Amino acid sequence: MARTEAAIEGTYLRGENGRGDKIAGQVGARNSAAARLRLAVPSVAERVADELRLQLAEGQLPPGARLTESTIAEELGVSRNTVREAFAELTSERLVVRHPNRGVFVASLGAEDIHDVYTVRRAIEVSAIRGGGTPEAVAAVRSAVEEGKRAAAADDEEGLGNANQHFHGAIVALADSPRLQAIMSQILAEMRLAFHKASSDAPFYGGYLIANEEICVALESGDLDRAAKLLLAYLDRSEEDQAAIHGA
Amino acid sequence: MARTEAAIEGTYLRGENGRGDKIAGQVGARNSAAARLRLAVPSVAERVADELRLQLAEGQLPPGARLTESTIAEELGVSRNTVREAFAELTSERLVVRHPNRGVFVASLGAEDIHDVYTVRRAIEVSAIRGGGTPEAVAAVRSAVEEGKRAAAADDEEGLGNANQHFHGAIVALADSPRLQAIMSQILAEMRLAFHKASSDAPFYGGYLIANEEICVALESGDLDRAAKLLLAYLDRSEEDQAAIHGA
DNA sequence: TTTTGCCGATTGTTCAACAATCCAGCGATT
DNA sequence: AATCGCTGGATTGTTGAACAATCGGCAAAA
Repeated sequence: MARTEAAIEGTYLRGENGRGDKIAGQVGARNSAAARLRLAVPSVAERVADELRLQLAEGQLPPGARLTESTIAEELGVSRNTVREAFAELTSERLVVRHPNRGVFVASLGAEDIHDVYTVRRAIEVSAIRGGGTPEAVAAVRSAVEEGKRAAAADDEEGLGNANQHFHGAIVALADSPRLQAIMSQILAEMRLAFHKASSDAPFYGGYLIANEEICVALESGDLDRAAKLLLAYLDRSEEDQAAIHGA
Repeated sequence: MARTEAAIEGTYLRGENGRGDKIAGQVGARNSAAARLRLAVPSVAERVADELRLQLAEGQLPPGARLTESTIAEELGVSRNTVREAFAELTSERLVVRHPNRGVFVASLGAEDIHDVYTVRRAIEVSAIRGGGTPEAVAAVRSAVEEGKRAAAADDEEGLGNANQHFHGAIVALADSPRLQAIMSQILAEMRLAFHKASSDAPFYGGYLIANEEICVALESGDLDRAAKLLLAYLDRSEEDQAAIHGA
């Protein structure tokens, strides 16, 4: 928790200098191009949520950890009410759970949750791949597969993990559905929450690479039924793997 | 908007008597049994969100309408901050959209949104029915079908609509997945938002009844593939119907 | 040992203030 | 007459401070 303040200090939020009034102007002055581009400056509450999300994804704030409003408000240099709004957002994303009158805690997924998450993934991903998608969307899937191959060749473990996420993101993107994509990214966030330690298993993603290639080929050849079946099998296997390392 | 205050006054929130401090105690004293039963009293923010959700579903607050923080805070006798928290919740449910610095507005679905909603439904419902489900869950589907038949016989239009919703809820319940169920109920809330006027079309649900029966039979007989195909066809047709009355 | 009752800490909620932002209207300019 | 720029009023975004309600733990009592 010590890193917190420094981390945002440099990017967005103020540290400890009274009221944080003019930061939008400062950022705009220092980086006017970016300021002009995204003309919608995220609200402070959103930025707090972003920061917390980041710490959650990185495994700072382990599951079960308690998040005290006043502490976080102080560390991030914002008001307690604002932290509260950020908590509301994170709660709706299931990254954090609220125990009434006791506080919010980092969500921790049990075995049923893992199964449930995969149930959602099966529903979404299989449905998306069954739809086929535009040639460009299919190309994006192929691109993610190649990215994975390169990472494997370079022995880049983290890159492999990212490529795998891109792959599944591209699968969902086949459906061209904002809502499905939103759901998927939430689900992935939940998984990161529970598995960020597991991602350090070296030969872990290795087997997936072949499966991804197979799925991609089936998709490209228009054999959607086969692609769907392969993807389903992949997800089942992945669930087993995750359940194994999680239960242990 | 005039009904607002009275509506909650009688149930949950206070009216206009200074600080709303002791209401929890009052309610508890006046109805101690209930207080002991549901030991988790929903927070004020949640109650505000509930009330707004209700008005949204009932078609009070038409799509596009603006929700001013101060106005609602006054009407419901709560603080602006609390209203704000309720807004955050509704925003995460897509029932309401936030235009930064301009306020929140009742969401209004365009043609793409309708299509998107159905894309999600196809993914979830088809996946759920493909899984089969326990005998009890199947029985629940059957029960919803029968409910629909009774409503049709009694010429109960609203009952027919409810039965239809129960039917699809039961379909999703087949998957026994809290997350899928949550997603589905949000999607249904979105649809209510856009279609509450359309539900007064009399012969509207009529055709669906037969489809539901067919799907249910296929499900009961274990022919999941056929059930899934029928359900998919149903959803496609339903989307067309909705798009028609929406576009017109 | 179990229960009771109290204490400190934290949450839930309110209120009041103020800067930032947007919108509508209005006048000035072309 | 149409456009531009300005200004004022209204609303949002955020803060800080206050206080009751509630929870968990701990010590005293049974």
